[in-house]
Amino acid sequence: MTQARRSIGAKRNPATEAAILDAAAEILDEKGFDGLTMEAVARRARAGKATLYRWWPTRGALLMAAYQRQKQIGDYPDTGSLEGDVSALLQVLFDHWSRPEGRLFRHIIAAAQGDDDVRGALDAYREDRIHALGDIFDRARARGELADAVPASDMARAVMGMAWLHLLVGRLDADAVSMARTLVRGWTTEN
Amino acid sequence: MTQARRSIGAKRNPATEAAILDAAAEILDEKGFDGLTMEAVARRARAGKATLYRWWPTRGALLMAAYQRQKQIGDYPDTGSLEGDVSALLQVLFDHWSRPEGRLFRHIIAAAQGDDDVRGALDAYREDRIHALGDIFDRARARGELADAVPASDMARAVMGMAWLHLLVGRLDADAVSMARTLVRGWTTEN
Amino acid sequence: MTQARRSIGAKRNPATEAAILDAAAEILDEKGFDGLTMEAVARRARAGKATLYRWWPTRGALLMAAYQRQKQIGDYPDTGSLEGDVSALLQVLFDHWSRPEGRLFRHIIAAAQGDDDVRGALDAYREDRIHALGDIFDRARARGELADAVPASDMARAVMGMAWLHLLVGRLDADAVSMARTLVRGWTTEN
Amino acid sequence: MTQARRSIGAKRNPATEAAILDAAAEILDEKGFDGLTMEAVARRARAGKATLYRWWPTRGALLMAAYQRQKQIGDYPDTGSLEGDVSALLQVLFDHWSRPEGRLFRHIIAAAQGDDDVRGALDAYREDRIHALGDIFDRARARGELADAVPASDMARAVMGMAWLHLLVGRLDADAVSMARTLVRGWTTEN
DNA sequence: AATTAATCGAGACGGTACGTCGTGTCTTAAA
DNA sequence: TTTAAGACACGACGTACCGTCTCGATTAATT
Repeated sequence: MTQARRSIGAKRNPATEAAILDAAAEILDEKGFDGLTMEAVARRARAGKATLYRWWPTRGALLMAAYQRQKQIGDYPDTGSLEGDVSALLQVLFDHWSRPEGRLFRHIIAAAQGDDDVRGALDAYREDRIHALGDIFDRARARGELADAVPASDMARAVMGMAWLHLLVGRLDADAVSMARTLVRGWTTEN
Repeated sequence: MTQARRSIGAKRNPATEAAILDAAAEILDEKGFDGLTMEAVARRARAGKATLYRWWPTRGALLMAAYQRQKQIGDYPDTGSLEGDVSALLQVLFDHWSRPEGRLFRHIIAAAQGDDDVRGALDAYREDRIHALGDIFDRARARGELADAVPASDMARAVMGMAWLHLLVGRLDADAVSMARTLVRGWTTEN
Repeated sequence: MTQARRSIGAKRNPATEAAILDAAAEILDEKGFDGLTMEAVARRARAGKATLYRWWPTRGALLMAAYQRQKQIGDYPDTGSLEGDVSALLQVLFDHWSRPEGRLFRHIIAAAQGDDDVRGALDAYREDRIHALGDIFDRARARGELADAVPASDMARAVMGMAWLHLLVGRLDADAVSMARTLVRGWTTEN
Repeated sequence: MTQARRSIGAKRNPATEAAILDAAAEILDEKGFDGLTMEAVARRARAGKATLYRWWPTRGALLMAAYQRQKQIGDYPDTGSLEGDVSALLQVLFDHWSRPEGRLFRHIIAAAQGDDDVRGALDAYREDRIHALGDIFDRARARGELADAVPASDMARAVMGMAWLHLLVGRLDADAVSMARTLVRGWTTEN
């Protein structure tokens, strides 16, 4: 890593991009978000600061790029019931956020509070996740499990709020099964 | 404000403390959390930097002190039903977080992700709020409204997660009534 | 100016050279010597940086090229006496150095102190000027005005030193007539 | 040199000033004026850049400070005749400018062409030197050597111009005796 | 009353990071 | 082969804060 790398001229150099994102990921892993300075990333990647700023104008943009590059949340499994699906979803998230790649997601939420770039990226990402959640509710509705009167957007936000809260307060070891039951109780036709 | 203020000797000077916290609050209001530097606070309060560091060793500590000093969330009203109480609570929070004094709470959550001092202070604060939430559920139980099987801590976290999510994604204008109904549906004996 | 200009193939493009030297002259006029960066010249001339470096490897070389292109000091007039000639010469120089084209000559002297390319070019240019001065002394000698014992090179350097000093200290408004009289007094047979 | 140095608080630290000027002098000696970057001086002196900028806002100011600290031109000797005095003065200057401490004076003249701080400092310094020159002419007048009609300021500038020219074109090995004779010829009552 | 000790405003200091700019080299794709 | 364009590593720029320190003053509590 970080071997001699020459410019390839008038085109963006993919090797440089890779070296920078690698360096960013390493630093995030070692020192956390506060250690992720443009200076440090440039130093470790043997890249010029101008190159960083050319492609990632803010620290937040770099953070998002590093996150997007390595994240892969497993798909949410179909367990056959809404309660089971929500429970599994929460557990998948908690597991992901406990791993090194996922650990920095809470820093993304934090950075979004002060950086519009990150906020935008996070909004887009959240929209995507809400769609994935929508699938779960669609499946429940197809099964005839779901009470008609409950707005899907409210349900989605209840689940997501529960998940984020536990991430942000550092309680990823909480009981997802119990949480799921409490949330879902009122949403199904039979309870 | 910030007139000449000398030491009052071997005791902590309350006028200095007030001037510093005032300055911090003003800066937070004007420039936001990113503008809250020790340097700027000292400058505006006409205080020595050493004085700041003596009493508030980190930016987070200062942030919390400034927040605690001015926050007062109105008590959560008793509306006579759980759904009404939860709805009112969410609305009170959304209103508070929309005002200048409350607006910086999301920055506290963000700062807590990287600053253990803030995290500790936020944990304590959250514990306090959970107690206030407990009152709502106690009232519901006293009314005979509440289904026995639902753990109070899960309910509290569902409500709080919903609230925080909307704060952090900037959706404080969302419909608290609808949210409350969706959450509470499964927790009452009749629905 | 600076319209689209593509390569004309395997030959040096004179339009490019002109555009570059024009751009350099404009920048010198607007921002002075410190503003004359290779970057800025390339930008304004819509030329590639490599093209600049190919033909003018240093900033000094570019400076000299721009200067040589536009300078034209009026010839030194023949007034009929050595004192008059020297006086006229000084005045011609002071006038030239006061105009935009001449104003940057002092920057050339400055640049020569740290750039061997400029030093060489300046040496050559100075040699040329000394020859022009020689003409004045030749005319004086032909008139029988000149005392034999005075070395022409010393006289030339006295005059040139006087001129440069006033350029470098920003006193181009000084009295050339008085200066000339003081210098020439000892060089003529009658005084 | 450049050992650990602590702040001495609210007062300027003389050890820091010394370390910085030492570093500047060393760098000037090793790399010349172009190597004298604020960055490099701070690095070598183990000083913060802010400290440099606090006391010497420009590179030119630092250059002047380093020069003033080490310069000492021997006084101009009294040889008993104007020609001898001028000749000796030129030789003293040429010798001084040939030594390491003096070698950078030409860079000061160069820097003055683009930096108003240096220009101001150089003007003051020149004023001082012109006074020293005035002494030579006063002595000559006291001896009755001097022709009345010649303005002292013109003579001073003729001598100084001659000296500067030789400095700037790198001819410090030229014959000061011959120069002096050519200059002085017309200024004395007998020639 | 004299001394001690804590506190204060001020700001110098060595550092680190910021975001920008210019350097000189290089590659591409067009002419 | 030359050109415009511009990516690239590098390093200096000048600024802002960091957290620590010293200074000199001020005053309360202790002797």
